[in-house]
Amino acid sequence: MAAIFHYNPDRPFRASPELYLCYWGKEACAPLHSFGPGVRDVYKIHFVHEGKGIVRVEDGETLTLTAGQAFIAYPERVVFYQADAAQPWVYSWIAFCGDQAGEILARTRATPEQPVFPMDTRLMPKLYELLNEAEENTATRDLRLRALLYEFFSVMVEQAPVSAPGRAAVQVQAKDAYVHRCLDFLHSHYGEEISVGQLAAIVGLDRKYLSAIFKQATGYPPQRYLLQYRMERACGLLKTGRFAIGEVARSVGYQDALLFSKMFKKTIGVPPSAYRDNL
DNA sequence: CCCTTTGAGTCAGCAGTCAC
DNA sequence: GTGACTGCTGACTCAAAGGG
Repeated sequence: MAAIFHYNPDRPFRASPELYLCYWGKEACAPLHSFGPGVRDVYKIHFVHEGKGIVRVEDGETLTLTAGQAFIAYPERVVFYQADAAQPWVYSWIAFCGDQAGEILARTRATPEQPVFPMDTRLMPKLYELLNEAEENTATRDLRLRALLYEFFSVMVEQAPVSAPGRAAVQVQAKDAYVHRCLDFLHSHYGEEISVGQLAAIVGLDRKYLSAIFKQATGYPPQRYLLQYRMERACGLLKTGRFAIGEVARSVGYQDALLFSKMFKKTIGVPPSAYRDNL
């Protein structure tokens, strides 16, 4: 089966505040068929119907998926996935966007670092059929597609909810509080010079201990996370096509555009100018 | 010719790991 | 949480290419 794509023609030009289905599809992949490492500009959930394959988010662990499992590619996160050589997967996908998407996903077990979650084997095939049916009636298409998407998420939250905190989770929560404070700080000060030492001083922890719990929670050491975050922001600025490389560099915390160029290429794989021009 | 960008080399000091 | 060690990051410099 070749890949079957369905695009939602009602997709808004500007970012939608509401949840919005962008496209969906299905494919029986060829052996070793792969995507990436690359980034998407929308959320994309893949559900494995049969066969198997692997998925890796940024420099994280490589995870194997089989039938009945799903994974989500988050926007602006580098993801790589590949069908198995012997038993290539058959999967279907839905891609969506909207400000609500993040809030809804936060109610599920899926996170950018742990993008794999179980899913009822009947849910996705059924959704795929219903989406195709809904597509045919142009008078109700936009409402029906949206309704189906909300319904899908209600089941997903039900089947893969955020784990309820147990006794052991209390200590984890205390650690998480430190990590969340760090993340808040990094997300609001990434345009400034930040050292791990400063970060540790802000939350009142030893630098090395902070590095350890930060990596435990996010999968990355603080320095690496900050670098990744800066480059994601830089990608966003470059996409607008309105800024010089030097302006983008200074905007994300690099006073030296030369150094920024180097780090950008190292992280994203292409120089900033090439990234901008490709868009 | 000027500006922007990239590449390569060097090195001080910072960050991560390990053992405790 | 912390001390010691080590690897690596990032600042700095110079050279060069490409486009206007």
